[in-house]
Amino acid sequence: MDISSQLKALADPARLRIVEFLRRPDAGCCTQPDRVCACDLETLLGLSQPSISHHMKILTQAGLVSGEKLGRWMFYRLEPAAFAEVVAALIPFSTPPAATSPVARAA
Amino acid sequence: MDISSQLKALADPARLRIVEFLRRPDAGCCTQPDRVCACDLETLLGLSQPSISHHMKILTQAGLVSGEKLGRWMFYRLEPAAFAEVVAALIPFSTPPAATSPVARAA
DNA sequence: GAAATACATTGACACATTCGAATTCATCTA
DNA sequence: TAGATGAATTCGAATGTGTCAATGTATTTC
Repeated sequence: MDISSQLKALADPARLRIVEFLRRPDAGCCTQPDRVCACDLETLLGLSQPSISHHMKILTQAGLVSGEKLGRWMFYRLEPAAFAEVVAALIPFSTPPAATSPVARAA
Repeated sequence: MDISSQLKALADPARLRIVEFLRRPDAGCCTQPDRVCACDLETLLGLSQPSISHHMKILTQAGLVSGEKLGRWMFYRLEPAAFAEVVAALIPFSTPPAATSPVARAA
């Protein structure tokens, strides 16, 4: 999964709200502590059902979320490993540029 | 600076290449170890000068990059603190969901 | 001051993205 | 099997984004 797709998936405000809800699900008609029902996302975001489905597809294709169909319901949960990938890719940018010691410069 | 703008700024492949170059500048006509000249980005990406300028504006507005004008030249450098913000925002998603101990559930 | 240089801005275009209405698909229940 | 329900897909409209050509602006140099 390339970083660009993952960042793009997270760059949309609606999808950001979705993953935040997935991390800490509030009340919901059929949401459980470890997984979230698609129907609850609909009321949460005030978006149409097709829009939710679309966003969930993008998040799933990016590997950031996984879906599991239980009967008629679709349950989603976060994939922490994928987020860890993104974090790992960005961490090198979050520290000052190696201080460039004289020894390092000579190398 | 909101996370969404920062993620959006990083979601574009061209801008991702730019920040990668800014972190580890290869050779360049006037690039220095701690700062990168805009002209070098042009040849690096094979994009037009206006496109480079456009991308640098987006990265700068997101706070991820800062620019400094020296004479006719524009030098850019990374802003590690801004990347640290993004990393900090994503880290909570990168760890399993709190294991939900009985004590935590009761709270 | 005039020409040259490096970057920013504007305008135009193609392409991608977001969104909802309508429809289709899959599953459960009576 | 028929009807109901939840989600996925399709499609079109509106909007956003990336790109370049042309132009503008600031700075240096002659």
